[in-house]
Formats: sequence, C-alpha cells, structure tokens
Amino acid sequence: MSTRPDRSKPTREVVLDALETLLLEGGSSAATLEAVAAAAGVSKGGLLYHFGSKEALYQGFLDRLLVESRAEADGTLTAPEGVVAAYLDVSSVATDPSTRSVLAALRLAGVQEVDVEGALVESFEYWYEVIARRIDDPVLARLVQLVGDGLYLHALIGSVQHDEDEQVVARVVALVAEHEAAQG
Amino acid sequence: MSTRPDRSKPTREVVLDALETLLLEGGSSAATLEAVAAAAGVSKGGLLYHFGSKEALYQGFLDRLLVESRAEADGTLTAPEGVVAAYLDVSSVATDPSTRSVLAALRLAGVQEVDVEGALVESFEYWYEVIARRIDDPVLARLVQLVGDGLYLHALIGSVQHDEDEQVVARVVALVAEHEAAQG
DNA sequence: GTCTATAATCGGATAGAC
DNA sequence: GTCTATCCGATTATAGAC
Repeated sequence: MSTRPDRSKPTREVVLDALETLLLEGGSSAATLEAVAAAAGVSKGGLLYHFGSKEALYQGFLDRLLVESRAEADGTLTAPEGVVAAYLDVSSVATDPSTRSVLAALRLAGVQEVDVEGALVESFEYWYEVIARRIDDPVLARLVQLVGDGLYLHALIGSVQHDEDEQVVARVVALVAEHEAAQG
Repeated sequence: MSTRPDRSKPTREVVLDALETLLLEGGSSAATLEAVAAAAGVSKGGLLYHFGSKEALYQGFLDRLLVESRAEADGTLTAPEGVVAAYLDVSSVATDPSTRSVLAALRLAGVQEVDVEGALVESFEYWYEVIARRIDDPVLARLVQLVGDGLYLHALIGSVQHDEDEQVVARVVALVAEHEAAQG
C-alpha cells in the first residue's frame, strides 16, 4: 500500500494502525520502519517525524494499547451479557479491534527495545480486577480469565475454533451462575 | 558466550538449545545467526554447515519441538497424578524443558520463514487428543486444555503466578473427578 | 509535516582454507 | 566439521530541501 488509508485520522494513529496490521500478518520482523511507513501511506522520514525511533514507535503502540484495553474492560462492566460472557465471547476473539491490539502486542513479545511483557501484564491484571469485581469468588474469577486467555492463545496461533469452545464458554457461564445462586 | 556449552551433545542439538534460549530471552529479533552461533560456541560458518539457512534452522527447531512435545504428552498418559493434573501443573509452566520449547516457539510466532503456527496447532491438537482420551466429555476436556493454555499465555508474558492459580487447578481437577464419579 | 538522499550498521549467505 | 574473510542486501537513522 502506498496511499494513505484514512486522511481524517491523525497520522500518528494511522501509523500505529499500520504497525498493528503488520505485526499480525508477519510478526515483529515484518514491522520494519519502511514497511510500516509504506502501509501507513507516508515516507520513512514522515514516520520518523512522529516517532523519533523504532523504540518510540513501539512504545507509542504499547501506550495506546493500555488506554484502549482499559476502556474496553470498563465497557464490559455495563455490558448486557455481563463481564464473564463478554470476556469469553469466542466469536470476538481475533476479530474485535481491541483484541487485535493485544494479539499484535503478543507478536511483539520478547523484543528488547520496550517492555512489552510489562504492558501486557498490566492489561491482563486490569482485566482480572474487572472480572473479580463481578464475581466475588477470586478462584472462580481467575478460572474465567484463564479460560479466556486460553482462547487468546489459540487465536494467536491462528488455530481454528474447536466445536467445543462455545460449549465450554456456556459451561463456565453456568458455573458462575451457580455460584451466584448459592450466594443468594 | 564464546565457548561451547556441552561437548558431549551433537552440535545440532547444542545449536537448537542456544536458539531456544535466545528466543526466550529476546524474541525472534535477538535470534540472529551470529548470536545463535556465539551462544552455541561455534562460528557462523560452523552453524551454517549444520543448518544451511535461517529457514532451515527454524524448521529444525520446529521439528524437534513436535517430537519432544508428542513424547511429553504420551508420557503423561502413565503419569501418577493423571493427565489433567500433569497438563495443569502450575509450577512446571515456564521451567519444564518441554514447555520451554513451546514458549520459545510462541516467541517465534508470525515469522515468515516457517509455519510456526502450524507446528504449534499440531502440538496443541495432539495434547487435546491425549487429554480427551482420559476424559470422555469433550467439553470438559477442552476446558482443561483452555485453563492450561491460559497459564501458558501468562508464562509467555512472564506474569507472576496468581495466588489463585493453584486453587483454580484444584477446582478443575475436582470438576473432572465429579464427572468421573457421576459416570460410575 | 512530509519528502528525498545518504550515511552507517547489521544480518544472511558464500567461498575457500584448515 | 569448523573456521575466517568477504559480499550484498536490508534496516535504522540523519541531514536538509520543500
């Protein structure tokens, strides 16, 4: 791509979107400054005006990830299906905009320029707190998160959904409902 | 490191071990031919005698991963704690030799040279079959795997173990025991 | 704010000696 | 089987015009 995808968005955002797409498609080695610039429809020099180095680019991506993922987590607090169903929504994994960012960040895991792991841990911790706010049994809350993160892992490796996945989610949701009923 | 770690092992294996360590420490971009060679205590030329290209090196790593992980899965069939406890063993995640390989491969996800995702999917599918051979409810079997893979994901980002993790495992093991009792 | 041109470095791979 | 030397392309980053 050599033309700018979206002229209404600020260049910074367009660049970060391009980085995200390239990370998902080809991992960190595909996300060169030139490739990112081309995908964003700007020149290498143009990109480096906004992000002075590759490190700054990566850091900008992680900063945006944390803002987005906190907003997403907060949003589920008022979701009609409830936090549990929202976190476990099988169909949204790998297609939802905010989960795309997380999967892209996972592809970045291990690079030395920035602390990707730290940002991801922070994001997952925040999610745990949100889930635990709705399920007063911390063990059950953690179980919900781990099942969801299992789905994330499989999305990361592009594994096709198992027929059982939807039923697993239903089962976990039922487990939570049982717990809430028992609490009275 | 400039001296060969283990002279008794064949060079091929030493090289693959070095690749694994570098992937875990610094991701795919840290695993350059030169860095791998240095960590293995051989020269770049020496490395390239055994693996003719970077692609061949990566493929060799994935081939070994599949052999190892199938052996590991088969081994749990006769494990005293049972397949479920073995797959969910929290303490072994991130330290066990065979899980180290999987985590290293996850760090390789997205590279264009080889089909990392395909190899990982194959490995996880094999594990599912092994688990499902011991739990005749496919939904419950998948739940066990997803919880375990959630633990894998957190190990991948170096997240510290939650206090709840051990209890989550105990809870899942209990769920399986319940099911087996109900089956009679 | 965005571009082109270029410098400096790094990574993968080959050739050939030992 | 392992090493050194070397080539070539790719990648990060800078300088300066527009």
